[in-house]
Amino acid sequence: MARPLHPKSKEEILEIVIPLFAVSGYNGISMRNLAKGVGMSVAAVYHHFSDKETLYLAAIAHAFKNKQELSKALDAGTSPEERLGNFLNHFSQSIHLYPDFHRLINWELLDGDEKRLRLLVDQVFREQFKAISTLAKELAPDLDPHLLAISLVGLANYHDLTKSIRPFLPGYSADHEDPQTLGRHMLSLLLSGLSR
Amino acid sequence: MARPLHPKSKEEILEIVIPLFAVSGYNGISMRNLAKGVGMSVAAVYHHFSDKETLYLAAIAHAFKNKQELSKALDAGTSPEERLGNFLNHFSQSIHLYPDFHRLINWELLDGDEKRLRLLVDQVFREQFKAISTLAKELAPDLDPHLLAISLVGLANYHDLTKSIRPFLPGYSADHEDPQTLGRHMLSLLLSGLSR
DNA sequence: GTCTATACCATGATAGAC
DNA sequence: GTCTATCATGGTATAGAC
Repeated sequence: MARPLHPKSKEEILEIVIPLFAVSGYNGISMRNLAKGVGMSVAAVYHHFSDKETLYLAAIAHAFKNKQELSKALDAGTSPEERLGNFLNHFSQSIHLYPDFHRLINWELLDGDEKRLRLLVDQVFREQFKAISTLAKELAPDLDPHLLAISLVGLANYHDLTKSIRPFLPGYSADHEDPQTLGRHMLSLLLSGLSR
Repeated sequence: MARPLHPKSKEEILEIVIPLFAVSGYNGISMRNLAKGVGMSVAAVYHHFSDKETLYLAAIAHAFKNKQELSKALDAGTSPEERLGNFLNHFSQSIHLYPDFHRLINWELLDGDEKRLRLLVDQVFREQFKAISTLAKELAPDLDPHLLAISLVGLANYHDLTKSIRPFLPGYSADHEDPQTLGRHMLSLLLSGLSR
């Protein structure tokens, strides 16, 4: 046990660096501060990664790996409605459990160049989006499945993105942060709609 | 007419600087590049604004001014359903017409400190959010109005945030960029819901 | 594989002439 | 009110010893 602290593997570096990039974004944190966070000298970090962009790309690629488990929720249930419920719950749970992962995605959506956006699509979005689109087609054959899939993902995501300002807005309550509360809200909104 | 080009008012500087900050974010552009964009020396910019943060705050405050016209859409119609349609259309129109404004908001949501987030809430969110919440209460007395209001705003916003990757996703079509198409999609989704 | 030391450049900011 | 010139700091990145 208790591996030596000093010599760190690339993977260990990445795991430390991911939350730092997630908080500050690529331009928001320097190699000096990243190295300080890792507990190594700047030169030692450069021994593992040739430059800052390479480190960043490795970090997001690592953060994006093995985050495909959402698809399970889409296969699990029986009726489309049940699968929708499962999806909404799992997705808002995922946002709650892996804030760094989802925050990195948001940085990329704002700031990513084409190369990075393609990585994002290839490694995290496309397959899940296909599954969600399929569900969308079953749920509402009359709606555009692409638009509906984006809508479903967007619903959950925007609650997360506005986390920082919602407390200042009227009607805020602490359990708006609870993934289950959010999941129930979205399901009820989507299934019944608003017309009476 | 044709005011002299060289001496620039603070307002003129802000109007040039807003799209630059909107594209790159606070950390993504330097005073040198901002000054170059404005067509002045760095020192001249510093004559008007004491430091970069002051310039940035003035820029977002200026961008956020007079963007309250959305409320009109919320008062205009008669039935709540009609007002919802007006709101969704005007909002996706606004995103389409003022991309800098909405992109600045997204940067702030990710990156803003508390001071800046309060500015955002005070100058752009709170009043509109109140109006949307009121509409939310009328539309669906059984749903949490705060959550529903966020959901409405989030629907339109996430389509914009994913602008950069949607073209790579299956089912994409060029008219997904059209605010009217988006408005119709959201209205139909929200009014009827998904259950059949 | 890690360190200290350092090169080199871009950055935010200022001084002082016009 | 704008400019050129300059400063101090912090940024990315490297050299070379251990």
